[in-house]
Amino acid sequence: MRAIDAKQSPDTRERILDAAEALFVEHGFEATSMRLITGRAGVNLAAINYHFGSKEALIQDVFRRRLTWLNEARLSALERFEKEAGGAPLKPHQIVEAFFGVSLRMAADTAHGGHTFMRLLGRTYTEPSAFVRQFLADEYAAVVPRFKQALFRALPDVPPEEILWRFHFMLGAMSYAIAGTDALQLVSGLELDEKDPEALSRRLMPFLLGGLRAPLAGPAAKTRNPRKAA
Amino acid sequence: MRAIDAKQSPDTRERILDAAEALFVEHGFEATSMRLITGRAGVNLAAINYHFGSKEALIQDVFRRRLTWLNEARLSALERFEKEAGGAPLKPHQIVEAFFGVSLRMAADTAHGGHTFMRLLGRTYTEPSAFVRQFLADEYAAVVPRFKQALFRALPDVPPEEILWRFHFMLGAMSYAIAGTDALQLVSGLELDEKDPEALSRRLMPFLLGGLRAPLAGPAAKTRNPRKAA
DNA sequence: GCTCGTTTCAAACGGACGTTTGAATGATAC
DNA sequence: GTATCATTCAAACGTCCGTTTGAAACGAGC
Repeated sequence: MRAIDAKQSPDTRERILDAAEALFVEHGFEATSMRLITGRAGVNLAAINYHFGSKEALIQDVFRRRLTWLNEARLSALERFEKEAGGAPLKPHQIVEAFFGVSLRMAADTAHGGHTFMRLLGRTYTEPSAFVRQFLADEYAAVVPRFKQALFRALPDVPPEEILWRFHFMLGAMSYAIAGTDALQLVSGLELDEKDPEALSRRLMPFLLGGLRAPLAGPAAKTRNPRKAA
Repeated sequence: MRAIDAKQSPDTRERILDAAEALFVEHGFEATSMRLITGRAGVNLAAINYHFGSKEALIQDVFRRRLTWLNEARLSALERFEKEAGGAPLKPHQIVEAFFGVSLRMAADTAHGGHTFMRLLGRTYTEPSAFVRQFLADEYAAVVPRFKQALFRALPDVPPEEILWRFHFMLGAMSYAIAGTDALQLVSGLELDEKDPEALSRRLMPFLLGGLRAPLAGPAAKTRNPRKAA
């Protein structure tokens, strides 16, 4: 009856994945109904449960389809730099390039859906749904420690905890820059130039490096007068 | 029958707003049912429609309750610096302090719900729902142009477009740092120290300033080999 | 041409959703 | 005590949700 683990019927499966990916970006997971997905994909409502098993499983497959490739690309970029360095610590800009540069290049690919997926991924970092969070944690388990270690070696004078915070901030700036394009208009009236998908990368990479290498704050916090919220 | 515009019944209204705020952060707008909200608030299901009119109106009131105050605090902080400067351009760190410092101080207020609200606000920047986006745009219309202009004056050597991008990146780093605490654990195993709510501010502000003042990229993009996504 | 496993399809399932209703309750003014 | 208002309450409304079902259509192997 069912063929949940099978690889058959490439057409229907791919059509569903494409439609779901686009609709998840547009409306979020909860607000995207299976009837909306199957309607856009031009397939029968029951096709999702037949091919994927459930809506949750579909969501996971939407991520798996591209995230595995993305993380492998990040790792191989890092390893290429490490081979070039021959045992010496990498430069910070190389590590940032390997992780964020690869991501931004995928986000610049509007032809094959990479752009849509990266918007979805950025949105999802703030998604509270438990099973999505767990899934992302598993997918990142292999790649994050490698980048952490590379950063520790590249910035021996910066406390490791500070590096982790800054990695977190960089991830946020990128995710938001990709996922929150509406907010960009809100703030500035700017719009992403579709003709030049590399523009974001050219703007963002210097910002990330500037933040990563910012001087450390002194031991005394420089906040002024803590104030209560209303 | 209805008293949608009235200010009566402070207790029920506030209980609903508090419960909704917390649950929206935890589950998102769509996944938070009115039965869940009223159950947590200890009020009758019909109370939301009676006091607010609809679920959408409740969502807007959850934001309005704190966002108006936040934006006024941002503006007054900016104006205080401008008065001190007496017509001279502000320092970048003052502008960043006025906008992001005020926000982070609200996010550090765990006692009066400011922390919960700032997490919700951060989440919402990537929320695609149309009416929420429009609402946020209206609320920010008065404050954003003021900060834009202050930044243009503070950084006369940086192209205005570049400044807008970097403001966008800073907003992303902060939103994500506040809203995506789960992702922080994912990346690093770090956890926010509840005992020291100022920690985030002390870490984030130098990062934001480092990114804002980062050297401009040369006219020639330094990307290497554009690659297609699978 | 028949068989068998895979895929598609229309229809229905129980349940949860946001909203509405009309009566009960409570408090205030006369 | 009675009238008047705002508020609370249990119950029900119609709709949409994710999922399941059983039959129809399809396609490859013999």
